[in-house]
Amino acid sequence: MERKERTRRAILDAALSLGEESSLGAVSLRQVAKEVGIVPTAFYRHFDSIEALGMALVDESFVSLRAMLRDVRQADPTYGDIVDGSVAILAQHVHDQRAHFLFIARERVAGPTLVRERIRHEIELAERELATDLALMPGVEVWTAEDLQIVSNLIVNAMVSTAEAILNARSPDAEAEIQHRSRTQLRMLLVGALNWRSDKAGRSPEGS
Amino acid sequence: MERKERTRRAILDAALSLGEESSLGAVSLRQVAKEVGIVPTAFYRHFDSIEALGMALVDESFVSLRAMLRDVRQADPTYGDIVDGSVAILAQHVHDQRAHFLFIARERVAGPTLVRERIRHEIELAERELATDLALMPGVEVWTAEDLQIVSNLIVNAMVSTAEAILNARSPDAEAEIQHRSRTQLRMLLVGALNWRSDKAGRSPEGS
DNA sequence: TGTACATCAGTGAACGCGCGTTCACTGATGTAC
DNA sequence: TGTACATCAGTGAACGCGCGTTCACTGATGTAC
Repeated sequence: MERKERTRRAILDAALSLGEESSLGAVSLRQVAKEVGIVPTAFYRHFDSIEALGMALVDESFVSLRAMLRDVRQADPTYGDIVDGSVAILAQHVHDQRAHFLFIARERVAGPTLVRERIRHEIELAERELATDLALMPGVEVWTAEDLQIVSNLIVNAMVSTAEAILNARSPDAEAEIQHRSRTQLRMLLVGALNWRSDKAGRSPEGS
Repeated sequence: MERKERTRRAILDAALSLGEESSLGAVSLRQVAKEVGIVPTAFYRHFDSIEALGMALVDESFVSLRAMLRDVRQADPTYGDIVDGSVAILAQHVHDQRAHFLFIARERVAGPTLVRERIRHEIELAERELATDLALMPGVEVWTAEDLQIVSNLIVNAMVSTAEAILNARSPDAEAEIQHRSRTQLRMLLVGALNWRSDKAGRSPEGS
């Protein structure tokens, strides 16, 4: 009863690997079967279609993404600096689950509509969770709910860009530089956000 | 002698249109020919292969991208606010050349290696140009060359995210909100960057 | 521990289809007179 | 303006190939005794 599980795993891995060049939409059932070392028809013992395989990959890629977000959220109190800790955890997870993060980065823009929408929805959820976390920070009382949302979006976009840059890094040195850059950017961004309302009100007040 | 040019244009447009769902790698020569209304073999009167078609699309998409950057750079002095003007110009170009920007956004992560590298290279050039422009702004004398590069990268990433969000906007209202968000983010980001060195030095001096 | 049996993961032949590419062709377009 | 001609964009038959999917099958795995 475990042979089936091993083959299923091999099929998922083969699809992730074959999809790395171009997108999942360009991967054929027969390519996957060949890579796994089974006859094409054996594929149907595990999945109804390539689309079903794709949805299973979305599922397990999101498990990896959420595990990263959980780590980031849990590590905050213990780690000396939130920014350093978060970037390190992001890099670690992108490294450990490289295939999953590559899959998300790629299918986010190039996947079938359903897959794209699911990925965008998941990232939007992460944005909202970040907003509730940020609301607890000291010094953010001056922000409106809209400000919170806008800052969260800015941070999440920056982290997505960082993850993509790490995935494309050509060497450990290049990756170290990307991490350094990301840490600096997050700090700049926090400085800007924390000076935002007060700064704006000081120079050109508007609203009530 | 103009029939050829019309058909060539129709082939490029058909490829852009067919590639919108999934990526260019999933588009076949026969699909393109069918969409254009010619027999598959007539394709070869215009391009050697689908890959050659792809490179031609990269070329013309970059023409659109550079036209946008030129507009942004030229509009600065005349427009009242650099941020408002830049976001408006970005939105206008993304709207007018939607297919080209979709192509760049998609192939940037899902295209063949050569195409991906060329797009990344082009974006890197935009980053460097932005850095030289930023260097002329008042108040940035305190920045190191590295700071300049890091700020440019942050701004360009934010604009790429904005362009992608506009491409995915579901309604004019949603797009207006995205533009508003983008303007706020750029301002926050500039506030953060301009307070960066001084702020950092004030709290925990380092270096020489 | 050894044997007899049930399950079901993997096999292999076969199908019709769309693919990229070849080739000799045809007939519309645009030019020279 | 009207005709004769050259060019070459587009045609259509044909090819071998990989595709997804069907079906009846086989034999390895794991279980009951």
